[in-house]
Amino acid sequence: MTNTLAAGNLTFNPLYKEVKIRITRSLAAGEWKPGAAIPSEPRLAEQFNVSIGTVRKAIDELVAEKILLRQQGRGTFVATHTEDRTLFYFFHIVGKDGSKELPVTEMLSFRRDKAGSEDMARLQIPRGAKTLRIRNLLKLGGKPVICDDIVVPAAMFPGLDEETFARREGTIYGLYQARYGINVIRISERLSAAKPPARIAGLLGMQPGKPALMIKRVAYTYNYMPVEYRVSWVNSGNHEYLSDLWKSAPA
Amino acid sequence: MTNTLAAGNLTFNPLYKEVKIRITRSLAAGEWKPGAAIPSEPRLAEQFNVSIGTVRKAIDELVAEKILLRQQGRGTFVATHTEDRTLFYFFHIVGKDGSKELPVTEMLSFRRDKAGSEDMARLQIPRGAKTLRIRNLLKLGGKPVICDDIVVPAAMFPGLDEETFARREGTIYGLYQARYGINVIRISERLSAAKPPARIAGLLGMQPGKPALMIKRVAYTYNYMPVEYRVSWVNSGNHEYLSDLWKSAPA
DNA sequence: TTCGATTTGTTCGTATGTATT
DNA sequence: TAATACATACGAACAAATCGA
Repeated sequence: MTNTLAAGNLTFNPLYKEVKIRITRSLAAGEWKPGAAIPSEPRLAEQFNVSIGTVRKAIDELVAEKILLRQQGRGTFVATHTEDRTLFYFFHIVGKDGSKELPVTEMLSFRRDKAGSEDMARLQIPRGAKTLRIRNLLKLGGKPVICDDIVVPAAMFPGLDEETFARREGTIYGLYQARYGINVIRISERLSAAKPPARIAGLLGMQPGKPALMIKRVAYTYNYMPVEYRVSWVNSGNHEYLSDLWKSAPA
Repeated sequence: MTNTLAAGNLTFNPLYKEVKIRITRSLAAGEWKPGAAIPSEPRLAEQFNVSIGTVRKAIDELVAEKILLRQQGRGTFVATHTEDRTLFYFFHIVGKDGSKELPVTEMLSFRRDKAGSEDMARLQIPRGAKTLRIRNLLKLGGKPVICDDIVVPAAMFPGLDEETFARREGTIYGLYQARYGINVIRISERLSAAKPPARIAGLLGMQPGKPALMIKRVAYTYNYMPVEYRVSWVNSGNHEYLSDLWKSAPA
């Protein structure tokens, strides 16, 4: 058969990879909104002029990456940043007793600033580009455990202000997604141990000199584009960071 | 069609799940050795009396879990603990400058002991069961960065002695695999920040009172069976723990 | 070097099962 | 109940990589 999709393409990808790219493009362009169903497999097969099996193979990979979500009998949906997804894929702090819960977030500050050298490098923006900086205190079981310093490029979130941020419903990535169509799909985290600044130790109710976990996170959307840089301090007295690759494996 | 495999089965899995289970059983039983090719897809299809597509779907999942490895034109192979696999899936310490290298291991001690309460819980063995304890010092760029305390149930590694361990070629999991047919396929790690014991701080060349990363790892083989419990101390002055979920995603 | 056999990779098509609305 | 959507399973044909004769 004539390879319609790859026809004008110099890199000869398999058909299903091309289909995957086109689906991803539609997602990145916001054609299909988070939470909504994408067209059915037979419809996509017709649109792309490929067989249904080829469409399924493309969707298979996007489902494995947690970008799409299949439901038999209902359809295939754009993954949303519900609390469940956050708990299982983006929030890694658990109690040393094994307890797993979502934190309650309290915003401590919200201000406009310019990118420093670290922000610049991590967010791939020019030095001095406008940024928003938000400090949050996260409580687990009613007690402060984590302090987050979030940096985002102001240009990606026009009109985002303290009110909007503080009054959001749901998670922070849910806000990015619902209000700006920016879908965080991957994070990369780097952990080390250090003594937190006195101010942060105070917020976390830690004795001076006690070590904390420092986590530097970059959050990405489609096509490896950085969205957010976040430095977290974690009081690891009663909590720890869980890295468990089972979550991403098939049953 | 008559569901041959599920016939005598009370839990009605899809055929390809049954095939997957049977392949996993053969792997766990050591019928197919690490590094060797498993039977070709047409042969497996014939053996299991299913279509080749069903066999492929079962293998697809095992490949996604890095248990099997496909190579077009050659066959499908049982994954081995090469240095590459270790570097990408089991070793998470990288330089803060982004450098990624395998450590050079130096064994400090090897002794026989009995399981404490922590070992008991993590390894799912009775209190007081015989264990082997190995302490290793790991160097990166020639300098000590990590100190590992490894505990394994002695019963799983009959005849393993200091000589064998120290003289091994390749990685530790490579030794488990090559000599005992025990294939580590998953790890779960829990991280916190703490001051290391003075002795370990000394080994890592750290000033007293400086915090380190403490990593508690459980390594598993097929069917969720724990194989090893390991407590690592990491001098996070120049290195950090990298948690990057991209590695496990399809391209 | 060439060729043929083998093995996995891709694509198509069809039929049927199961879940949802 | 009927229509729709995804899930499973089968089969066929050809492409691409590998390997040995």
